[in-house]
Amino acid sequence: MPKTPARMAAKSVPPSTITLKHVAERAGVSPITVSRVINTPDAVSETLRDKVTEAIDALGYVPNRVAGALASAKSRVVPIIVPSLSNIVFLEVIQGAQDVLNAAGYQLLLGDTQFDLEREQALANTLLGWSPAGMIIAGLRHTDRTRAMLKTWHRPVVEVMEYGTKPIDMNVGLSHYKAGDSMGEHLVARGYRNIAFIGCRMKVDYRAMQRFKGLERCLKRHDLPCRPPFSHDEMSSAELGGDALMRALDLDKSLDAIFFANDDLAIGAILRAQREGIAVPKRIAIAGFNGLNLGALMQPALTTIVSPRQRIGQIAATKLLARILGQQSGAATVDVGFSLRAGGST
Amino acid sequence: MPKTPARMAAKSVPPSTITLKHVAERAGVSPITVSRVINTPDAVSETLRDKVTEAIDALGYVPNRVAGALASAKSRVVPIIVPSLSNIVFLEVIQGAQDVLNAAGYQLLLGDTQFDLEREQALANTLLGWSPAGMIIAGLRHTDRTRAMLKTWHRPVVEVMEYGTKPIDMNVGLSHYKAGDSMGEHLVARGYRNIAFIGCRMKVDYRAMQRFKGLERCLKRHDLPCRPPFSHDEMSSAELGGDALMRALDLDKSLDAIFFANDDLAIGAILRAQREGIAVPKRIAIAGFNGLNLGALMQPALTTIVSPRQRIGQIAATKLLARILGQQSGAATVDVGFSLRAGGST
DNA sequence: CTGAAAGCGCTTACAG
DNA sequence: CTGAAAGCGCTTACAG
Repeated sequence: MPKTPARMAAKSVPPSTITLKHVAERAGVSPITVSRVINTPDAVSETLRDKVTEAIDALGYVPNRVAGALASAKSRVVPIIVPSLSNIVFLEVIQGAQDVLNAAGYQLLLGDTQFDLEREQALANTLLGWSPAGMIIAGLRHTDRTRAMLKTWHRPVVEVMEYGTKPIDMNVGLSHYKAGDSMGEHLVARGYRNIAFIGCRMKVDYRAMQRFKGLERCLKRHDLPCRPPFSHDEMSSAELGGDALMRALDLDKSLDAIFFANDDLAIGAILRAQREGIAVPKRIAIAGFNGLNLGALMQPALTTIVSPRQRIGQIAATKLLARILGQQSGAATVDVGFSLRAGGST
Repeated sequence: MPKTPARMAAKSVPPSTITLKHVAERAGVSPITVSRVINTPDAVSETLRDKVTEAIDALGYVPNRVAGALASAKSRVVPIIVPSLSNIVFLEVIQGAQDVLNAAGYQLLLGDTQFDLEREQALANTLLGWSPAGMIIAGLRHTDRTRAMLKTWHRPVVEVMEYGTKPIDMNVGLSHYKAGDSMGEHLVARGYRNIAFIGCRMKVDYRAMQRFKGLERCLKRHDLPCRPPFSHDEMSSAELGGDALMRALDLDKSLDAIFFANDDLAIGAILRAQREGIAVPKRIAIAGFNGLNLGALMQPALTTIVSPRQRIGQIAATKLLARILGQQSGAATVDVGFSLRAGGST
């Protein structure tokens, strides 16, 4: 023991940080009992529990989560890794998860990969250093190392957004392929024959590509022409949607419908059509994906596919919690489905 | 020492978790040296550094952040506390902060208060248990205990969103009062005389109330009538904006302009006016606040006040980092200002 | 530039 | 139901 450890607080002044020990001393019990009152109150007699509670309040004790996490090798933290924070879609999932996890005393640790799987791997690796209780991660596509790392981790992991078989552990999402197919069916049923798909950054936004593939299957089934998707390099935005509409109409006069990869683009297209005096859906039908409320207020109302994003976050968090607490968590995979909301735009 | 500690790994099998010690053994150095290579590489000779780096890579060592945080009493985590995650405004601040902090190896810990200051206090208290390196918190209004707690904490704190004097520590934001006044001046200059303010949950969303107060001051200065604000209990949404517009026109036929507390409401109002055939701005002028890009695509384009939300997050994070690293962080308070974007809607 | 010792504030796994 | 001992995996503050 060093002669005068700098860390040793002078006995006469009140300690700068209140620890379990201080609470224990004041309550006249052992530190362990205090720990139990905090973590498993039912395991302590009412008498002691009251004494300890009094001491905690009197001293304003705040448990050191870091020490607890180190000793128990787990923390009440759950990382959520998403491709991007600028996309409303991921935010709603985060929101849903936050509601459930916060209520249960868990904190979300935020990570975004910028749609880069290598970055995702590095991030997951770092975040594991926090001994999280579980993890929520967007998508079913990861590097092999990320998959291996999370598989051998032996803590609950939920992959969210798209639905698929063989997740790392659990999965909550919907089939973007089927969603694309459904929208195709809708457009064909309404009589459109020359249908294009317009998206953004589809090399990395592979879920948008899946929606296109679904559309493609549908068009082939109906022996209709299938054009390759237009994929812009910029990020999705309403403004880009308007520009893309104009360019598409210019390049291919025969188009009678456009399925945009998301509502932002589609809403921008409708607004632009309004300004340019292009009749929707008479000259060109416009459809989106996501089911933003705003779409329903457009003139004409946007036809879109509604996905329950907040529910995805809630279900994911609920299943994660159940597993963390050792309870029944239900099926490993959940297809939350989607619904097509038909409006006047198609 | 217990006879057979359950935690002791059998010597023959590879350890389930790689620690500093394993790396040190493999590299033939002491654990401290490994720690130095990770945290202060310049303090280690190149020879040892290479050996250690090799060992880290070979073993796939991931530093246990929790242990590091406990030993050093600080972690590379920064909580960001906002009123709500459903509001785009806070998300953009989070995004800005995330970009800067992630790049520097810090993780954001997410907290939302649901606009409840008691909840904010409890949350801040809990999050302090993570020994964060600093904290970002929305708003300048907190409970006295929250303020006291953060003041005595002696780590950097940045309050964001609104600008004001006497922050807890640092502050980055804009004057919502001035913004309201500016919009008032704009409306008056364009000839409007009967101006109303419509917001949502203004008891808790006090920044919206500040914008109203700014408008009020302006109207008084011009000897114009000032109506009390309409404040709806529901959350802001485009749909509500449309409904609010109709109700306001119905209740007060003399209105010639409405300043909505945010663009969501204002955009909804413009879309509703379109559907109802109400001429904007001829019958009623409409203005918003936030500067969403979408507003510029409306017909007519929405007059609004642009606030640099992402920049607020970036500046806040940058100043926080500077202080964490013991560098110059510049002025304690930063007024990021705002600009009025006049469109055809007024 | 490098290392041996002690400790951060909790919880685990016993034992009673 | 309660507690004494040990340890979680790092870093701090010395000393050399």
